[in-house]
Amino acid sequence: MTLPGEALALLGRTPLFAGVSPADLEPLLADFRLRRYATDSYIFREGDPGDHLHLLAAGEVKISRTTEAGGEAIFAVLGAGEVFGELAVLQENAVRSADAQALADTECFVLHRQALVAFLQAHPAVMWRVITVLSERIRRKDEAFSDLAFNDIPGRVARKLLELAEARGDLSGKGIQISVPISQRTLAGLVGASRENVNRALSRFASLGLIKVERGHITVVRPDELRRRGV
Amino acid sequence: MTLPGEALALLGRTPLFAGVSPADLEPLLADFRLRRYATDSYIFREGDPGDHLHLLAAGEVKISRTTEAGGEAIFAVLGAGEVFGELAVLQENAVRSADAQALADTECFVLHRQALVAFLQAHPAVMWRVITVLSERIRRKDEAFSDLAFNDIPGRVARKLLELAEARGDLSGKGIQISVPISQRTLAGLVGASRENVNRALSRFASLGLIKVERGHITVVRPDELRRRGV
DNA sequence: AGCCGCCTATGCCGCGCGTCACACACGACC
DNA sequence: GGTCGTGTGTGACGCGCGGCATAGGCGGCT
Repeated sequence: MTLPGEALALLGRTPLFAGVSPADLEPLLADFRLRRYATDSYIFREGDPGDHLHLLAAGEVKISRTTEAGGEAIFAVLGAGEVFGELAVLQENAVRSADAQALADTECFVLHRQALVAFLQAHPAVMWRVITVLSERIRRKDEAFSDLAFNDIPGRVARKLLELAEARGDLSGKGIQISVPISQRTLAGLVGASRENVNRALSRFASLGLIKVERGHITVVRPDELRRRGV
Repeated sequence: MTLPGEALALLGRTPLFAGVSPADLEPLLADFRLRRYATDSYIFREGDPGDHLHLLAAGEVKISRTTEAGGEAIFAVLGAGEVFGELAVLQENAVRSADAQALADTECFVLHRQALVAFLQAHPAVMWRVITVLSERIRRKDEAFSDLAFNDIPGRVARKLLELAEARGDLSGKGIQISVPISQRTLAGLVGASRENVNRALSRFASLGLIKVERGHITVVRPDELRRRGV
């Protein structure tokens, strides 16, 4: 499925490399290696040495961190076109600071540190893109932080649902269906709450008709009502 | 206090511009403007239009966000040499996403978007620095997020104290004194907790002899004990 | 089919934390 | 010195959330 031509097109559609001419992009392609990961397999784990950048071609990847006690904080759930593992790339001999796990059958391009550095030095415009992407990510994390500090669980769940709907929404008949199958456990990790209480929040929203919950799928029926924090 | 020569030296000591030769740095100096802010005054507020980068020359700046309800989440307390307001710089016509307030008499260099962009394009090495700084910031925010999600207030306070001691520590006789005067209210905003409970945590730590609390000043006496989460 | 594992759903209990309420210490300003 | 504002200490109360326990549903595997 990922012939060279397709890979090139995919790269071009990435926020990171958008705008780079295919001619410029092509040499980079040789340095990428395509890797496949089965559902639930780990792409890397916290503590692993790592100096590769990962570009998600297809599938879903969860970036998370687990505590001794068994709790899991999920920093992000990424879809096609997004980049991860970039932190370890920036310094030599770095160590991964979180786990990356495939939530679905996933393939991603893997680029070694050196190749990336060389490419970026040759293409300052892309470097600028990197800065933009990172900045946006910081903004979102600040958002998540204050969200976690101030809002109760229903509020956080509501926000996260809207966020997911925006990022991964399929307009399906009545409402926006979140296309990724996300378990309530995962959702709990994303909003920093227990699975049970996330469930309760979802149940309440559902009974109010704001959302519709099916097994592994959630449909946001009334986004604007949900935005007003379902009680 | 900030003659051109000193300003140049200060720039050179910044994580961002370290390693750039003074000769290369000098043209940039002309584009900076020095601004002073009195204690408690706002450098900018959420919603302000803003396309200037701020480089902190002296003083302390608090980056925070306030809710309608009066709560305040503090994203960072920055000291000399650190940079803020970079998010708004990256896109044209951007709007500030948080407040920046001087915690002490503060002066900072202010650089307009265009000048920065021009400089960065001329100096890819500095661009790389920017990426590094941003990445490190992301890592810290992930850290803060999982901290907030998992640890109770004493634990969070302990970590934050250690962090502050490391970043702003003065070795004073017995223990590391945090050189910035930080009110318990501020500390509360940083760890996402109420002032009262932060106080209780501090009191407990103090009674255990792990820290010493004076008006506006905290001294970490036994860092390693504190790291083990004071009960 | 039958078993098993994961996800979902809901009740109950205990506790941490937010909130209110009040008292004290200290510096600023008149 | 008196007053006020702000930072600090501490107690009481109520609630939201985490944890456990329980039960049903659905799919996968043999």
